[in-house]
Parts: sequence; structure tokens; C-alpha cells
Amino acid sequence: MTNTWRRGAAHPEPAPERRATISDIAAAAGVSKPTVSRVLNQRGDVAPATRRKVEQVAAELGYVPSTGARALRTGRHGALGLLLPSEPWGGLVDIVYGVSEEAAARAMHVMVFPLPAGRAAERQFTTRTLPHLPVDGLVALMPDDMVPHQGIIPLSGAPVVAFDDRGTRPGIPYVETTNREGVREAVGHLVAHGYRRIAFASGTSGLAFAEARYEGYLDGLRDAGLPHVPQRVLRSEDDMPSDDEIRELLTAEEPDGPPDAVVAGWDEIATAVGHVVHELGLRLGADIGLIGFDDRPEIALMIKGLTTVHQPLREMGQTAVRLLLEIIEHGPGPANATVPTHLVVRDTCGPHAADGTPLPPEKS
Amino acid sequence: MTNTWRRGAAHPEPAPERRATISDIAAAAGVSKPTVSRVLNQRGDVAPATRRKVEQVAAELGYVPSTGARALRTGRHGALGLLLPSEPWGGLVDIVYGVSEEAAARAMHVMVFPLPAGRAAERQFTTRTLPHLPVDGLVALMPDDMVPHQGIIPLSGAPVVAFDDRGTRPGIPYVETTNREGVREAVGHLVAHGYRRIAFASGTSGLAFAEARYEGYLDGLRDAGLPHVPQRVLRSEDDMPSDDEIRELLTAEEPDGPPDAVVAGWDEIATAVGHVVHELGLRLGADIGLIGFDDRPEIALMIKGLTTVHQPLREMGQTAVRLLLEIIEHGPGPANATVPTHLVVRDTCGPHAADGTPLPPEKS
DNA sequence: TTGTACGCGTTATCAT
DNA sequence: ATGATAACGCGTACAA
Repeated sequence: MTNTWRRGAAHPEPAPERRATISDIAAAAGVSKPTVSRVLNQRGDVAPATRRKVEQVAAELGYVPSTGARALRTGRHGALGLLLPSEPWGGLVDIVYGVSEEAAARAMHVMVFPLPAGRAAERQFTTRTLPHLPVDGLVALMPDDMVPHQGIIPLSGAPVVAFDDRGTRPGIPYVETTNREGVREAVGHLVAHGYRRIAFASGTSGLAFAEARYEGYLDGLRDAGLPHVPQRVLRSEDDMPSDDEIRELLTAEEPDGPPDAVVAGWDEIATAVGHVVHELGLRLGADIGLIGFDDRPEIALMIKGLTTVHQPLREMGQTAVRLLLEIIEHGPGPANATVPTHLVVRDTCGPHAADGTPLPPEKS
Repeated sequence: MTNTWRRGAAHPEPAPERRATISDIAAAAGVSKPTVSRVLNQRGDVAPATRRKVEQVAAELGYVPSTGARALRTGRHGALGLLLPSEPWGGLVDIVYGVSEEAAARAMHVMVFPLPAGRAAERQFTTRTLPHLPVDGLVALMPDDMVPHQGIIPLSGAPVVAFDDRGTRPGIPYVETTNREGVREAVGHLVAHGYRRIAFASGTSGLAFAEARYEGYLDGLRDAGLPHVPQRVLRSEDDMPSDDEIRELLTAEEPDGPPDAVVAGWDEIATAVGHVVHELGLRLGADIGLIGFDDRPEIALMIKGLTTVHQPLREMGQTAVRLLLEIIEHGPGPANATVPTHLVVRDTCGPHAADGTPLPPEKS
């Protein structure tokens, strides 16, 4: 538990005499400071010759603008904040990368702020830290337990965009995905492949995204004119349904037989379903169809080729930044954005005869 | 593929008249600016009465310091940079959280910079963006393909700490973990449980951390006086060994029989081994022992209770920040830091008779 | 098209 | 223990 600290090789001295300023450039180029400033900020009213000269001198001097001075003068920081839930989750990486990517493309930096765990620490964060953040705007992944707080919006007046489908906060623009339509499409896909007794397995019922996916399941049944059989719906209060619950779902004795396909609320649940299917001696994609949601890459390790609804976290991150920048630059003309899911067809929903007889697999 | 943008509810106006400055506080409290500054920066030489008065006024006015002005004046940004590989990976979240956690505890912010993918973009990043970063220091997760670049060190003179065990860069302090000792301990654990024909399965041979773990395997064999049997070592050049390679490893016909245990280079490989073990009709933790490396939580979904070597990514992130701050504050007295792994014993290495007969499981 | 003069909010120096 | 003053580097009126 104790760390070992060792002496290492010496840190090479970068020897930065003193960073060059626009005054230095002005002097060296024989012009005035404002002219240098104009050149550096790409403003039009500069003679081409002067421009070239200044640019050359700036490069020679290795000029790097002082973000501090610029922030002081302009009141903008050139940075966005990304508020993260206290609990890490694999998908966060994609969001972080999407946000960073788009921010970088707009010459903005990204600061990350995992919310401290615990009621007290969280409160202290929102009151003490949030208002001070040196950012021009905030992308907030608001966890459920933050909902009560109204203090989300930084006192600094920086605009906020919510990245959230666990329940929406009124008055805050947000980015969402097509949870409902995605599942609806998944059900349609199963139907098109011959599955008829389609079950739904999910958890954390009550949260907005889980509800939306359930609605999508119902939509899908309706689209196909299939009956809604309550015994084919598993909506656990917990994060994950237990293996027992899944077993019960898969072996539910209905007049027309047990489920021949399952749509899972998200990939981890699909994994669990896959295990139980295996246990029962059934073959995924033949005897039983299975579709997940999220398309998390790490899932590939558990289920060979899970057909799943891709949730575009990375694109959602990019979109959140675009939305936020729009608000920052053109004022609060707030809009929401929806980034569509799409179905990724792999191996777990092969063709299937409506009478329950598995068809020979088609080539993928 | 197209996004839908909708009008949403109006953004509530935070109505920030004008942010209060220390001048405002000074005027309202009837003192001078420097005094206010002294109070706000917790400096000792202030009369208790004045201090209280100033603090009260500051609170009333909702004072928030201008990070821009402070940065301009002090030359410090109150922020650390975190340089990330271009390719996302689940473990990154833990690192990000560890770094953020420790930084927050030291009143520092964290900026993340995923390296852009592609040779050209990467080069542009190191030459164009890196030197401009408004940070006081940098924690760098240097990916393999960045090794050639010597431009890692920002021109700004900000110190760098490497978070890396894929090959060390000379002259840069770094944080590492006990890859070698961790595997050595794992082998010892297997031996203590009766396993004798211990195999090693890994990938990406050549990279420092993979080499270190292999050395640890050899150490472990030596410790126990066990022979090094080449047929029990699988070191793929790829990221992951294939199922075929693993099958071959598990069924290698040696005089004393096939392997009765496997140490995997990391958890994903352990998962693959687990699949093949299952395929062969063997029972994990009884017929065959298995130990992984990393202790990634998402692995729990694939293998019930994988015994594994915990790599403390979060602590390593914290340590990197401490190391970096040490250098920032007390100059380049560079040290490296090693954060120890520890073995997490779960279910995949139950007791085992040395002759190959599985023993009845002990209670965990 | 270019230059002069000033101020952004903070901290450091020096004096009192 | 406190106050006056200057300076950090940049952008922007305004004047030329």
C-alpha cells in the first residue's frame, strides 16, 4: 500500500529565457503592438507586407500568446467544462473523446470535473467550485442524484448543455439520442427475421432512458400487430436483472410458447441473457434472437457477435459541444439536439421461422 | 445520420450585473486592494478584525476571483494537462478520475487532450498545440506511436510526468506499477494452491509492460523451483492471442501433462482463456487455475470471479499528480514513483492437488 | 493602414 | 498591519 519514490534522471532544462510578447514582436518588426495584435488575430485591415513581416518575426521568436492576458482582456477562457458523474463508466471515455475532438476542432480546450461522491462533497462542489470554473460553457452529465440541485448553472453565467437522458432538467438545452426509436427498430428487425414472441429485459425502471426504451418495445410490438404479453416483460428496479429473473423470463409458459427473442435494455443485460440462454442449452441467433443497446466495444469479449443498437456517445459529445458553442457565440437561442441511434446487425438474430423452428443461418 | 435540432425552453438569465472585483470589496469594506488580496490568499499578516470584515463583504458581493487576471499576474494557470492516447480504452476513465481527484484536492483543474489520430495530426498537435497549453504541468500517457517524437516536452517549460509502462522515455519522471512483482506473486499464489504446470499467455510482446509481466512469470517459476517449459508460454505479437493459439497452449502434450493453470498477461486474455477452458469441458478454479491482470470491473460480466492482479490505475493517476505538483512547486528534483499492484483472490484458482487431481473447493 | 493611450483584475514591492 | 503604486500581456477605442 505504500509507494516507492525513487530518484530519476534529471529533467532537461527547457531554458525559457522569457516568453516573447507582442511588444517584443512589435519592436523586432518595427511596428506597433496593435498591428501585431491585428495580424495575430487574423483581422483584415493589415497591409500584406506588414502581415508577412510580423508573422515571420513571431515565428522566429517562438511567440506563444498568453492565455491569461487574453482571458483577462476578453473575458473568455477558450475552455469548456465537462461535468462527469461521480461513478466511472466505460462509456464516459467515448463522451470525453467526442467532446474533446469537437472542442479541439474549434480551438477550445476541455476541462473535466468528476463530481465528488457523497451528498456533502457534491453540495460543496456545486456551491464552491462550479461558480469559479474558468470555462466559457459547460457540458453536464447530470447523475440522478444531482437532480434536486438547482444550482447547476454556474454563477459565472456560463451556459450549460445537458448530456443526459436519465431525466431532463427544465430550461436547460440538452443532447439526447433516439432511445425509443432505436428499440422500436430493433423489434422490427426481429419481426422481419421471423421472431414473434419477443421479450424485453431491462433494469432501473423509472429512469427516463429506460422508460423510453420500454416505450420503443411497445411501439415495435404495435407496429407488427403483436400482442403485449406482460410475462414477456422484465423491468427490474435494480441496475441489472438477476440471472434468476432472466431464467424465469425465458421459460415463461405462455399459450403460444416461451419467448423466441429478447430485446435487452442495454448490452450488459444482453450479456446476462446470453449466459442464461447458453445455460438452457439454446443457441443464440437460431433458437433465440437477442438484441442489445449501446454497442459498447468491450461487450465483444463476452458475446461473439451481439446485434445491438448503437448509441452514438462520441457523436453526442461532439453535438453537445456544437450546441454549446452556438449558445456561447450567438447567445441563448437554445435548441436541443437528437443524435440518432442505428442498429448494428451481427450474429444474434439470425432468420427464424414464425412457428419457432430455427431456420438455417444465412451468411453474414 | 442527420441530427435533428429542436427549439427548447429558454435559457434562464443568470443576470450577472458585473462580477465583483477586489476593488469593489476594498471599497465596500473600507480597506485597500492589497489587504483584500492578502485576506483572500490566506496570508498571515492581517488583523483578525479586518480579515473577518473582508471575508464577510466578499461573501455578500458573491466575489469570484478572475482566473485570467491571476494567471496573468502569477504566470500560473491552476491547471494540469492530461495527454491521452488517440485510442480510447476503458481503463482511461480510472486514470482520468484518479488524476482529477488528486488535482481537485490540490485546487487544480485538469484539461484533457486526446492525441489526434494519424501521423500528421499528431505531429501538428505536438508542434502547434502542445507548446501553447495553458497548464502548469502535464501528465502524459504516451502511446507507442508517439515514442519517436522528442517534442513531448512543451516549449512552455511546463514539467511532464509520464504515465507509461510501454517503454520509458529517458529524462522524464514517470509513474509505473509493479508489473513484474505482481505476476510473480500470482504464480506464487498458484503454486501455494497446488498448481505446478503453470502456463503464461500474453500478447504485444516487446512492449515494456508485457515484458515485465513475462519476467515476473519466470521469477515465479524460479521461486518455486519449477522448470521453464517453452511450450507453456504463449506470447503473441498481436494485441490478443487467438483462440486457436490458446487451445494449443492448453492441450500441449508435455511429459508431465498439459498446463494445470494459466497466468494471463491481462484480463481480456484471461477471458479468452476462460472461454477455451469452458469449450474443452474443464472447470475453472478446479481443473485449471486462472489468474488475470488489471482487475477491470467490466470483466466481471464475462467471467464470474476472476482472480487477478489489481493494477491501481486510479492511484497511479493520483500519484502522477502528486509527483507533478512536487516538481512544479519545488523545482525539478525529479523522482519516479511505483504504485504496487495487489492480488485479488476470487474463484478461479481454487485448491488443486499437485498430481492434477482437483481438490474440493474451499470456502472463499 | 497604422500608432497612441488606456484598462482589464490581480499580486508584488515598497513604504508607512 | 496596512496602503500606494506598478506591472503582468493583451485588445480596443480613437486619433492620425
